[in-house]
Amino acid sequence: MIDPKLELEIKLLHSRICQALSDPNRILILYSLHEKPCFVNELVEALDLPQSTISRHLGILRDRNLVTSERDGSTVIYKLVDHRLIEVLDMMREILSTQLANSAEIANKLLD
Amino acid sequence: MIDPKLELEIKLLHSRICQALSDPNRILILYSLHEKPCFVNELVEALDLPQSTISRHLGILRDRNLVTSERDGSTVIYKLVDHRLIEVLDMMREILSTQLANSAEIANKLLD
DNA sequence: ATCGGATATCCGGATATATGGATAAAAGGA
DNA sequence: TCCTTTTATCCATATATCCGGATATCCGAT
Repeated sequence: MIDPKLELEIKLLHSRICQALSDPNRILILYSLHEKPCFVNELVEALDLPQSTISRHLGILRDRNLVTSERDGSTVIYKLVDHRLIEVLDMMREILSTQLANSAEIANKLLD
Repeated sequence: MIDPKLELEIKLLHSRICQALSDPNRILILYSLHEKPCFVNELVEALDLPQSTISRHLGILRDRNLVTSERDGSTVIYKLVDHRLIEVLDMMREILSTQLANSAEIANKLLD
Protein backbone atom coordinates (compact mmCIF):
# COMPACT_ATOMS: atom_id res chain seq x y z
CA MET A 1 0.00 0.00 0.00
CA ILE A 2 2.93 2.30 0.68
CA ASP A 3 5.23 3.02 -2.24
CA PRO A 4 8.20 0.66 -1.73
CA LYS A 5 10.55 3.38 -2.96
CA LEU A 6 9.31 5.79 -0.31
CA GLU A 7 9.64 3.06 2.29
CA LEU A 8 13.28 2.44 1.38
CA GLU A 9 14.06 6.14 1.33
CA ILE A 10 12.47 6.61 4.74
CA LYS A 11 14.47 3.73 6.19
CA LEU A 12 17.60 5.40 4.87
CA LEU A 13 16.49 8.80 6.14
CA HIS A 14 15.93 7.31 9.54
CA SER A 15 19.24 5.51 9.81
CA ARG A 16 21.31 8.36 8.35
CA ILE A 17 19.70 11.44 9.84
CA CYS A 18 16.76 10.97 12.19
CA GLN A 19 18.60 8.51 14.37
CA ALA A 20 21.48 10.96 14.68
CA LEU A 21 19.07 13.66 15.82
CA SER A 22 17.48 11.42 18.43
CA ASP A 23 19.78 12.47 21.26
CA PRO A 24 19.72 15.88 22.93
CA ASN A 25 23.48 16.05 23.36
CA ARG A 26 24.06 15.43 19.69
CA ILE A 27 21.63 18.20 18.82
CA LEU A 28 23.55 20.54 21.13
CA ILE A 29 26.77 19.54 19.43
CA LEU A 30 25.26 20.39 16.05
CA TYR A 31 24.19 23.82 17.31
CA SER A 32 27.67 24.42 18.69
CA LEU A 33 29.23 23.49 15.36
CA HIS A 34 26.75 25.74 13.60
CA GLU A 35 28.24 28.72 15.42
CA LYS A 36 31.80 27.75 14.59
CA PRO A 37 34.04 24.73 13.98
CA CYS A 38 35.19 23.25 17.29
CA PHE A 39 37.90 21.09 18.74
CA VAL A 40 36.73 18.09 20.69
CA ASN A 41 37.98 19.71 23.83
CA GLU A 42 35.84 22.79 23.25
CA LEU A 43 32.76 20.63 22.97
CA VAL A 44 33.70 18.76 26.14
CA GLU A 45 33.75 22.08 27.97
CA ALA A 46 30.69 23.51 26.24
CA LEU A 47 28.49 20.52 27.02
CA ASP A 48 30.21 19.64 30.29
CA LEU A 49 30.34 15.93 29.54
CA PRO A 50 33.15 13.34 29.74
CA GLN A 51 35.45 13.32 26.75
CA SER A 52 34.57 9.75 25.86
CA THR A 53 30.90 10.66 25.70
CA ILE A 54 31.54 13.61 23.38
CA SER A 55 33.83 11.55 21.20
CA ARG A 56 31.27 8.80 20.90
CA HIS A 57 28.58 11.27 19.83
CA LEU A 58 30.96 12.85 17.34
CA GLY A 59 31.69 9.42 15.95
CA ILE A 60 27.99 8.84 15.36
CA LEU A 61 27.61 12.19 13.59
CA ARG A 62 30.77 11.54 11.57
CA ASP A 63 29.64 8.08 10.47
CA ARG A 64 26.55 9.69 9.01
CA ASN A 65 28.50 12.44 7.26
CA LEU A 66 26.72 15.15 9.23
CA VAL A 67 30.04 16.52 10.48
CA THR A 68 33.59 16.30 9.20
CA SER A 69 36.72 15.85 11.25
CA GLU A 70 40.09 17.15 10.24
CA ARG A 71 43.26 16.56 12.10
CA ASP A 72 45.28 19.69 12.86
CA GLY A 73 48.43 18.64 14.62
CA SER A 74 47.49 16.91 17.79
CA THR A 75 43.94 18.24 17.80
CA VAL A 76 40.96 17.47 15.62
CA ILE A 77 38.59 20.10 14.36
CA TYR A 78 34.97 19.25 13.69
CA LYS A 79 32.73 21.11 11.26
CA LEU A 80 29.05 20.99 10.46
CA VAL A 81 28.68 19.72 6.89
CA ASP A 82 25.23 20.99 5.94
CA HIS A 83 23.83 23.94 7.82
CA ARG A 84 20.37 23.18 6.49
CA LEU A 85 20.31 20.72 9.35
CA ILE A 86 19.98 23.68 11.69
CA GLU A 87 17.13 25.04 9.61
CA VAL A 88 15.43 21.70 10.06
CA LEU A 89 15.92 21.78 13.80
CA ASP A 90 14.72 25.37 14.00
CA MET A 91 11.60 24.46 12.08
CA MET A 92 10.93 21.70 14.59
CA ARG A 93 11.35 24.24 17.36
CA GLU A 94 8.69 26.36 15.73
CA ILE A 95 6.34 23.40 15.59
CA LEU A 96 7.05 22.77 19.24
CA SER A 97 6.41 26.39 20.07
CA THR A 98 3.05 26.32 18.31
CA GLN A 99 2.22 23.17 20.23
CA LEU A 100 3.07 24.77 23.55
CA ALA A 101 1.05 27.87 22.70
CA ASN A 102 -1.97 25.70 21.93
CA SER A 103 -1.59 23.83 25.20
CA ALA A 104 -1.42 27.10 27.09
CA GLU A 105 -4.55 28.34 25.35
CA ILE A 106 -6.46 25.21 26.23
CA ALA A 107 -5.28 25.43 29.81
CA ASN A 108 -6.51 29.00 30.04
CA LYS A 109 -9.91 28.05 28.67
CA LEU A 110 -10.24 25.38 31.32
CA LEU A 111 -9.56 27.96 34.00
CA ASP A 112 -12.44 30.21 32.93
CA MET B 1 29.12 27.45 28.03
CA ILE B 2 25.88 26.56 26.31
CA ASP B 3 22.91 28.80 26.99
CA PRO B 4 20.88 26.95 29.64
CA LYS B 5 17.67 28.10 27.97
CA LEU B 6 18.72 26.57 24.68
CA GLU B 7 19.69 23.41 26.49
CA LEU B 8 16.26 23.12 28.10
CA GLU B 9 14.49 23.85 24.85
CA ILE B 10 16.55 21.21 23.05
CA LYS B 11 15.76 18.62 25.68
CA LEU B 12 12.09 19.38 25.19
CA LEU B 13 12.47 19.34 21.42
CA HIS B 14 14.09 15.96 21.65
CA SER B 15 11.52 14.37 23.92
CA ARG B 16 8.50 15.83 22.14
CA ILE B 17 9.48 15.64 18.50
CA CYS B 18 12.86 14.15 17.62
CA GLN B 19 12.27 11.02 19.62
CA ALA B 20 8.95 10.54 17.85
CA LEU B 21 10.70 10.75 14.49
CA SER B 22 13.33 8.23 15.49
CA ASP B 23 11.47 5.23 14.11
CA PRO B 24 10.95 4.54 10.40
CA ASN B 25 7.45 3.14 10.89
CA ARG B 26 6.32 6.26 12.69
CA ILE B 27 7.66 8.40 9.86
CA LEU B 28 5.72 6.29 7.39
CA ILE B 29 2.60 6.73 9.50
CA LEU B 30 3.09 10.50 9.41
CA TYR B 31 3.42 10.46 5.63
CA SER B 32 0.27 8.37 5.34
CA LEU B 33 -1.63 10.80 7.55
CA HIS B 34 -0.27 13.68 5.49
CA GLU B 35 -2.11 12.29 2.46
CA LYS B 36 -5.36 11.85 4.33
CA PRO B 37 -6.75 11.06 7.78
CA CYS B 38 -6.75 7.31 8.38
CA PHE B 39 -8.41 4.67 10.51
CA VAL B 40 -6.08 2.44 12.48
CA ASN B 41 -7.04 -0.42 10.25
CA GLU B 42 -6.02 1.47 7.12
CA LEU B 43 -2.58 2.06 8.59
CA VAL B 44 -2.30 -1.60 9.53
CA GLU B 45 -2.87 -2.49 5.90
CA ALA B 46 -0.75 0.32 4.50
CA LEU B 47 2.31 -0.54 6.58
CA ASP B 48 1.60 -4.27 6.74
CA LEU B 49 2.34 -4.52 10.45
CA PRO B 50 0.45 -6.12 13.36
CA GLN B 51 -2.36 -3.98 14.74
CA SER B 52 -0.74 -3.78 18.17
CA THR B 53 2.42 -2.39 16.64
CA ILE B 54 0.54 0.31 14.75
CA SER B 55 -1.53 1.20 17.78
CA ARG B 56 1.54 1.53 19.94
CA HIS B 57 3.22 3.86 17.43
CA LEU B 58 0.03 5.90 17.18
CA GLY B 59 -0.02 6.17 20.95
CA ILE B 60 3.49 7.59 20.94
CA LEU B 61 2.59 10.15 18.26
CA ARG B 62 -0.61 11.01 20.10
CA ASP B 63 1.16 11.51 23.43
CA ARG B 64 3.34 14.11 21.76
CA ASN B 65 0.39 15.85 20.12
CA LEU B 66 1.72 15.16 16.65
CA VAL B 67 -1.50 13.42 15.67
CA THR B 68 -5.06 13.57 16.98
CA SER B 69 -7.44 10.69 17.41
CA GLU B 70 -11.18 11.00 17.21
CA ARG B 71 -13.60 8.21 17.81
CA ASP B 72 -16.20 7.74 15.09
CA GLY B 73 -18.53 4.98 16.18
CA SER B 74 -16.50 1.85 16.56
CA THR B 75 -13.54 3.17 14.62
CA VAL B 76 -10.97 5.84 15.43
CA ILE B 77 -9.73 8.32 12.90
CA TYR B 78 -6.21 9.74 13.16
CA LYS B 79 -5.13 13.07 11.72
CA LEU B 80 -1.80 14.81 11.33
CA VAL B 81 -1.85 17.91 13.50
CA ASP B 82 0.86 20.06 11.91
CA HIS B 83 1.76 19.43 8.30
CA ARG B 84 4.95 21.42 8.72
CA LEU B 85 6.27 18.18 10.13
CA ILE B 86 6.25 16.79 6.60
CA GLU B 87 8.11 19.87 5.37
CA VAL B 88 10.73 19.11 7.99
CA LEU B 89 11.01 15.50 6.89
CA ASP B 90 11.18 16.53 3.24
CA MET B 91 13.97 18.95 4.03
CA MET B 92 15.87 16.14 5.69
CA ARG B 93 15.35 14.06 2.58
CA GLU B 94 16.93 16.82 0.55
CA ILE B 95 19.93 16.87 2.86
CA LEU B 96 20.19 13.12 2.47
CA SER B 97 19.95 13.41 -1.28
CA THR B 98 22.77 15.96 -1.37
CA GLN B 99 24.80 13.63 0.79
CA LEU B 100 24.24 10.69 -1.52
CA ALA B 101 25.10 12.80 -4.57
CA ASN B 102 28.38 13.81 -2.95
CA SER B 103 29.21 10.21 -2.12
CA ALA B 104 28.54 9.21 -5.69
CA GLU B 105 30.77 11.99 -6.98
CA ILE B 106 33.62 10.93 -4.73
CA ALA B 107 33.18 7.32 -5.79
CA ASN B 108 33.40 8.33 -9.44
CA LYS B 109 36.57 10.29 -8.86
CA LEU B 110 38.13 7.27 -7.23
CA LEU B 111 37.36 5.22 -10.31
CA ASP B 112 39.25 7.55 -12.68
C1' DA C 1 63.09 7.36 22.05
C1' DT C 2 60.15 9.08 25.42
C1' DC C 3 56.75 11.99 27.32
C1' DG C 4 52.39 14.50 27.65
C1' DG C 5 48.26 16.35 25.64
C1' DA C 6 44.40 15.36 22.66
C1' DT C 7 41.28 12.15 20.79
C1' DA C 8 39.29 7.52 19.76
C1' DT C 9 37.96 3.08 21.09
C1' DC C 10 36.84 -0.63 24.37
C1' DC C 11 33.94 -2.61 27.67
C1' DG C 12 30.48 -3.79 31.18
C1' DG C 13 26.38 -2.35 33.00
C1' DA C 14 22.16 0.31 33.13
C1' DT C 15 18.26 1.97 30.67
C1' DA C 16 15.17 2.49 26.89
C1' DT C 17 12.66 1.00 23.08
C1' DA C 18 10.62 -2.18 19.66
C1' DT C 19 8.12 -6.31 18.82
C1' DG C 20 3.90 -9.01 18.43
C1' DG C 21 0.76 -12.37 20.53
C1' DA C 22 -2.80 -12.36 24.00
C1' DT C 23 -6.20 -9.94 26.21
C1' DA C 24 -9.14 -6.10 27.56
C1' DA C 25 -12.16 -2.29 26.48
C1' DA C 26 -15.44 0.30 23.55
C1' DA C 27 -19.24 0.48 20.50
C1' DG C 28 -22.84 -1.04 17.48
C1' DG C 29 -25.98 -4.69 15.76
C1' DA C 30 -28.75 -8.98 16.25
C1' DT D 1 -27.72 -9.61 26.50
C1' DC D 2 -24.47 -11.72 23.40
C1' DC D 3 -21.59 -11.38 19.51
C1' DT D 4 -18.58 -9.02 16.30
C1' DT D 5 -15.60 -5.46 14.93
C1' DT D 6 -12.27 -2.13 16.05
C1' DT D 7 -8.78 -0.31 18.84
C1' DA D 8 -5.90 -0.02 23.10
C1' DT D 9 -3.22 -2.09 26.55
C1' DC D 10 -0.50 -5.81 28.76
C1' DC D 11 3.34 -8.69 28.90
C1' DA D 12 7.75 -11.05 28.12
C1' DT D 13 11.45 -11.00 25.14
C1' DA D 14 14.83 -9.17 22.11
C1' DT D 15 17.46 -5.40 20.62
C1' DA D 16 19.42 -0.92 20.75
C1' DT D 17 21.41 2.85 22.99
C1' DC D 18 23.62 5.47 26.45
C1' DC D 19 27.06 6.11 29.85
C1' DG D 20 31.72 6.95 31.50
C1' DG D 21 36.02 4.98 33.37
C1' DA D 22 39.93 2.65 31.53
C1' DT D 23 42.86 2.08 27.83
C1' DA D 24 44.85 2.66 23.30
C1' DT D 25 46.35 5.67 19.61
C1' DC D 26 48.07 9.70 17.40
C1' DC D 27 51.15 13.49 17.25
C1' DG D 28 54.34 17.18 18.42
C1' DA D 29 57.93 18.52 21.58
C1' DT D 30 62.00 17.64 24.24
